[in-house]
Amino acid sequence: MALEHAILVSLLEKPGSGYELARRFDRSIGYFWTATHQQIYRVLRRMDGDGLLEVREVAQQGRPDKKEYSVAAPGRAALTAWLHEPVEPESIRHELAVKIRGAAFDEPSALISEVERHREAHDDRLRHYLAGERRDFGGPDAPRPLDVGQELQHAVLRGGIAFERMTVAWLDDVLDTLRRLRAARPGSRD
Amino acid sequence: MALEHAILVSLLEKPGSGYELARRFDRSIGYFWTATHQQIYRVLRRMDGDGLLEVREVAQQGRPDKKEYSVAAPGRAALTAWLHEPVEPESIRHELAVKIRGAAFDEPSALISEVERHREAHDDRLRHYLAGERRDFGGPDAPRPLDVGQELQHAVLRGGIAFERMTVAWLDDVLDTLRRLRAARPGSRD
DNA sequence: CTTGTCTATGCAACAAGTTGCATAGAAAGA
DNA sequence: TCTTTCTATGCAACTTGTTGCATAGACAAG
Repeated sequence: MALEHAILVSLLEKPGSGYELARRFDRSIGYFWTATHQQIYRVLRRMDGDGLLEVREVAQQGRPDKKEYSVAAPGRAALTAWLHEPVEPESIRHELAVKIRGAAFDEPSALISEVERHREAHDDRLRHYLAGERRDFGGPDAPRPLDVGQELQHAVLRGGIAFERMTVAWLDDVLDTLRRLRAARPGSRD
Repeated sequence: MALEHAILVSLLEKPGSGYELARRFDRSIGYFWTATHQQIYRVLRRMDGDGLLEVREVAQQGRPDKKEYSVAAPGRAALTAWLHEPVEPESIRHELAVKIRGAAFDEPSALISEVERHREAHDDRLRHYLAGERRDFGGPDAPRPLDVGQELQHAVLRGGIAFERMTVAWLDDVLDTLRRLRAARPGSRD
């Protein structure tokens, strides 16, 4: 279960509550793994029950109390064990691609605005990642920070940037194709 | 549920049995959606119960009988409806990226062979896609086949090719980073 | 003073996906 | 002949992930 390991990594980087983790999963960790708060709370409780975590009740002023989790020794051991065993290369799951192929059985040009919307969403994410790169790492070829954690975080972020760039370019390609099809067979329903 | 729609698209492209669908999900449809045979059989039965499909028992020589599914009118309507409603832009889920970030809390160079393995797997897929492109579409800039379905299938395949190319390049980048870290802090455990 | 947003945690029900196992005839190879 | 592989379908149990709802105090805007 990779959510468990993503939580261990995130808590090793910095201890925090379920709520804080949920927000990290909307940002940096979310570059490569997503989770809702319900899922996170459930898994945190299980991991705590398994002795992988330590909890500390933290009283706050002007806010509800929170449970701050950190990684216990068995949690760190579990992460190390997982790091040393192979995982399967993952396949993509892209709903939009299903739609694009399905457009052959409908009006292909009906998909143009949908693809445009996705293109903009990926472009937004790309710009967000690039802003984060400038902020946290001083740009793509900054002088090396010489901190292992930062180096690896930057390498993962470069992956997110490459993914979004590639996706935007591909969706532009798809839009070209859809527009060409629309021009060639106007009003046709195939 | 996108598996349902992926099945509708695949059956519209060509009717087939659950077994045949499962094999297509290991190939062309599998470029962007994966499913096991158990999942496919279960969903096929539900879709049949919902009246989206038509079944035909086909006797075969030298092989077990099969149930050949094709799309009924309500199935086609369901696909059209789905094509016209928006879907959310998807996020990636990349277990290897979790590992890379986790490597900061272990020996980073222990990950090198794992990343190399993934790099080769993605490179294999890339070559497989490129071979399919040559076979089915005559290469990246073949004369336009002028068939809507083929155009769209090619556009999706180009997306798969772009994804694998990007991934291989990124993993090379990650390998550079890991090797640099190994050279800089030999035998260190962070 | 009410509505909305933010922090913070959680239950219950459901949907989707995975894993292990079972059956069964035909063909192919050792 | 025995084992393996391929075609073909399916059940049962389990894990993972999603959706809807609930609570509750603090704060800000109208």
